Amino acid sequence: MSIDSSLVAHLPLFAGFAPETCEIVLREAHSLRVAKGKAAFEQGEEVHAFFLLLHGHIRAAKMTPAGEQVIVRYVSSGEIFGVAQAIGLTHYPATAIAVEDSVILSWPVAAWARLTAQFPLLAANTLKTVGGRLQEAHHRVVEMSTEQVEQRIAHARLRLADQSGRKSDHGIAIDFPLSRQDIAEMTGATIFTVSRTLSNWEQRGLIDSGRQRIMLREPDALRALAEAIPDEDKRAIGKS
Amino acid sequence: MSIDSSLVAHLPLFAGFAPETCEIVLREAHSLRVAKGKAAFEQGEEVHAFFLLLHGHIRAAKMTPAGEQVIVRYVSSGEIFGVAQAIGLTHYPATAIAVEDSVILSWPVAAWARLTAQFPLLAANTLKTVGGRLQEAHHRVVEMSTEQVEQRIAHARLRLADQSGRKSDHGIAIDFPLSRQDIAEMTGATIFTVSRTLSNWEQRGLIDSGRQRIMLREPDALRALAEAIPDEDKRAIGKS
DNA sequence: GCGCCACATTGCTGTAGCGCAAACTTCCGC
DNA sequence: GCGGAAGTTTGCGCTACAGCAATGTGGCGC
Repeated sequence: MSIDSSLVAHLPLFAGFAPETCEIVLREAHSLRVAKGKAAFEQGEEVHAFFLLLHGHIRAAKMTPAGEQVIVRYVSSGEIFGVAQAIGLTHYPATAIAVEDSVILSWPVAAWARLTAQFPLLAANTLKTVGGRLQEAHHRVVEMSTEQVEQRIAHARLRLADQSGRKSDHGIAIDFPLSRQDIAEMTGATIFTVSRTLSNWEQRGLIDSGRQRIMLREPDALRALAEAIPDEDKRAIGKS
Repeated sequence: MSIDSSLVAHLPLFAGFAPETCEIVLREAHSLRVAKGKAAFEQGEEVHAFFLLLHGHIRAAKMTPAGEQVIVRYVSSGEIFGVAQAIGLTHYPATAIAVEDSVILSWPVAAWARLTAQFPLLAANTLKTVGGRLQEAHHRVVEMSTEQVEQRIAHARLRLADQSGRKSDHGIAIDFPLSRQDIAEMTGATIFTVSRTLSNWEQRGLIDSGRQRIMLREPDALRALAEAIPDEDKRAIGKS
């Protein structure tokens, strides 16, 4: 049940930690497997633990009152998640589902207060992580406010490439299955529009897609599409 | 130049602090006035300080490459802002403009590391605040993904009522000027749609609006509108 | 290897909300 | 009290995208 600190000491959560202190923190955790499709915790459930993803991928999604899902983010290995109580919540604000078989470390809630008192760095590092996610979220708000669906899909796919991309000679794949529906829930579009957009990209040779799979063939072209300012030409003409 | 700790000791930032320790933290700050329309800091500027808003209201907005503004949030008195460096940034991610004459406390960047080392509670409290904002931002992403413009405007206005509402016998006002343009930038709509929506509400007696001013006459009715699930009737029919 | 199910595609229709232009209103400085 | 600037309203045309239905397709269990 003991975890080798060398596996996790380099993670942001333990930045600045000596191996021995890292060890102490790890002693309080226990690891568990979460099978693909299973939840680590559910939205609304009382907070009982916080987590570190050792291996696999987790999708954090919020359910609206109307019953629609919105994917808040994908968690990659090495990241903490479910830190609800560190930010003062008593119930999880979202559901965390493993999108592939995953291995996680789990600390009981009680450990948080004790560990952060003992190791203030833990709180500081968590603050950095949460702050980074706040940036992400704000960026996404900006995207949703100002960009069209095609650009948002491009951004979403590129972000996944950066975060969980696996390069091959055919392009950049994502190492977990990702459906059209998933992209729709990430971008605030419908599955239909997503499908049409991807079909179009495929025709133009930007991607090579299939069931729950999008191979990125021309990352630069997609990036150009994502950053393009609509009516840029018109502006240029206006200026000249 | 010294600030009375009794004024700020009750704020979330100082939760759990003894008056004397609060005092120590305050000694490092200096207060300054920011006139209406002036910026406390600008997006992209190098981080030089972090802030606490003592009095007034601040608008944090991001500018897109295309030149559109998106209002990230309004900061009310008692809140910290510009904590970029606590979350590991070297440049401010947004611009902070005073929407009315404001008074702020400012700590030089160097103070952060020293103070949090000395008072770990400071980091813990900041983590709570940043975490709360992460929740807000995620909620907003959900809204933008699933709700129509009218609902988003309703939510935005209600949030401002909760945050900075001033009750009178005629309804709930906001104690700083708020234009149609501002609401558009908060909700990802155009000024035209906002104007039309407000006109409609006014006709229905929900609000009483004017130039940079929206008096909320029927908060409950607006709340109902904000929470309404579209096609709820259809669903009900389907179920019966 | 067959059949089923989940996932994906595509055509068609409808509409919320954008974009622009023109007119109107409120406020403020002089 | 006048003039102008900033903010707001409103009409009209247009389009991006949603919503729905029908059809296609890849993969897995048996």
